[in-house]
Amino acid sequence: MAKTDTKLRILESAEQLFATHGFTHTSLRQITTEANVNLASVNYHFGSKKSLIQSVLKRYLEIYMPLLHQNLNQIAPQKNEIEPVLQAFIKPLFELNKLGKQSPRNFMIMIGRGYSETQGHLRKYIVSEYGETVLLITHKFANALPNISAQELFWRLHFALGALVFVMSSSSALEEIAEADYAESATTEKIVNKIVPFLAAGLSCKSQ
Amino acid sequence: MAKTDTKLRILESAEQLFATHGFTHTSLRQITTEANVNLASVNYHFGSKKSLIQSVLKRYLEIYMPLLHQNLNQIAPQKNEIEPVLQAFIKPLFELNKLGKQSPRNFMIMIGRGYSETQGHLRKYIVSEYGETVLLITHKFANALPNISAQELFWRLHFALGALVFVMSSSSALEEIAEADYAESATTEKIVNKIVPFLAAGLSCKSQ
DNA sequence: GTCTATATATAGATAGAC
DNA sequence: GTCTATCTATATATAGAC
Repeated sequence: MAKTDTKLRILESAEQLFATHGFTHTSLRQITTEANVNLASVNYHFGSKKSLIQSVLKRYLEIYMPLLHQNLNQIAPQKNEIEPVLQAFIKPLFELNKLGKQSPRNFMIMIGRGYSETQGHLRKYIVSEYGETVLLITHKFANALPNISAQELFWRLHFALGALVFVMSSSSALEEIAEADYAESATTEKIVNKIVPFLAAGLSCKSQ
Repeated sequence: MAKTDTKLRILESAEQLFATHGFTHTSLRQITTEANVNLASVNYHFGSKKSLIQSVLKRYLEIYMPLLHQNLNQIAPQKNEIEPVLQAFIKPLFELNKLGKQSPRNFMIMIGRGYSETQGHLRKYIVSEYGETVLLITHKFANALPNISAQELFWRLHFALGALVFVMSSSSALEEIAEADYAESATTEKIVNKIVPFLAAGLSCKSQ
C-alpha cells in the first residue's frame, strides 16, 4: 500500500460516503476511517471539508463534461427526436464506471445534492467552468424541440434532472422495494433505461 | 401571546426550517429561537428531535391523505386519461395553504427528504398508516394506464414524484434564475401547472 | 409548563513531534 | 507526509429550581 495514494483514497471514500449519506451527514472521521488514513490528512491534502467536496465533484465533471460536449456535437437532432439528445447525456455517464462501479450513480446524486444543499453554488460553478457546453445543451434541445419556448425548456430540463436525481438518491430504498415486490433486480443501468422514454415524452409534450 | 400554543409555535417553525435546510441541518436551537420559546420545551412537548420530525410530517399527512383519498374516489379515469388522476393529487396539496402560505411547497420537500434522508422510514409509515389510500392510488393509475405493468408503474410514479420534489427543493434557486433570465415570477402554483402535462406525458408514454 | 445550567457527544480544524 | 493530542464550536438531551 503506497503512501502517495492517500489523496486518492480519501477522494474515493469521500465520494462513496457523500453519495450514500449526503455531504453534511458524512464526517471527516468516517471518511478517513473508511479510507484507512489519518484524520489530519484530509486537511493536509485538501485544506477543508468544503474543498474536499469540490474536489470530489470536480473529479467527475472533468471527465463527464468534455465527453458530454463531444457527444452532443456528434448529433444533429431532428424535430421531436429527443432520445438521441438524452443518450448524449447517458453514454458519458456510464463512462464513469471506469472510476468505480457506483460512480455513475454517485455522480448524479452529488449533482442533485449540489443543487439543493449548496444554494446554487454548483450551478454557478458549472456555468462558469463549462459555459460552452451549457450553451450547446440548450442549443441541441432547442433544435429537437423548436416549438418550446426557452423558459418552458428551462423548467422541463429541471423536471427531468429532478426525476433522475431523485430515483438515484432513493435508489437503494427503491431497489429493495422493487426486488421484494416484483422480484426485479434494479441496477442503475436498468433504471436509466426505464427513465429515458419517460423523460423523452415529458420533454416533448404539448404545452397547454 | 398565550403560553399554551408553544407546541404549535414549535411545529410551525420546525416545518419552515426543515423544508428550507433539511432535517439534520436544522438544530433545536434554531427552531426554538425562531419560535421564540425555550430550548428545553421541544423535549418537553415532543420527547426528541426525531419525534418532532414525525409530528411535523404527521400534521400534513393527516390533512392531505384523507383529501387525496376523497378526490381519488370521485374520479373514474378513462384509458390514457391521466391528468384527472394527477389533479387528484394537486388539489388537496393546495388545501394545505390553510396551514400557511408555503405549506404545499414545504410538504412536498419534506416528503422528498423523508425518502432520501430517513432510509425509507417515511414510505413504510405511509404504507402502514394509509395503506388503503396507497391501494387506491395504484388502482386509479392502473385504470388510466391499463397497458403498463405494475413494476413499470412503480418506477414511473417515482420518476414523477422525483421531478416534483426536486423542483420544489431547488425552487428558491430556480425561481431566482427564472426571474433573472426570463422575467418570469415562478410561484409554486405556476410550477405545478407546468409540471402536470410533463408528468402526464411521461407516465403514459409507450414502453420500449 | 418554563426556565437555567449542564451533561454528553461529535463535528471540523490545527499544533507540533516524528 | 503522517501521526497524536487537543482546541473550539455546536449538537441533542436532561436534571432540577421555579
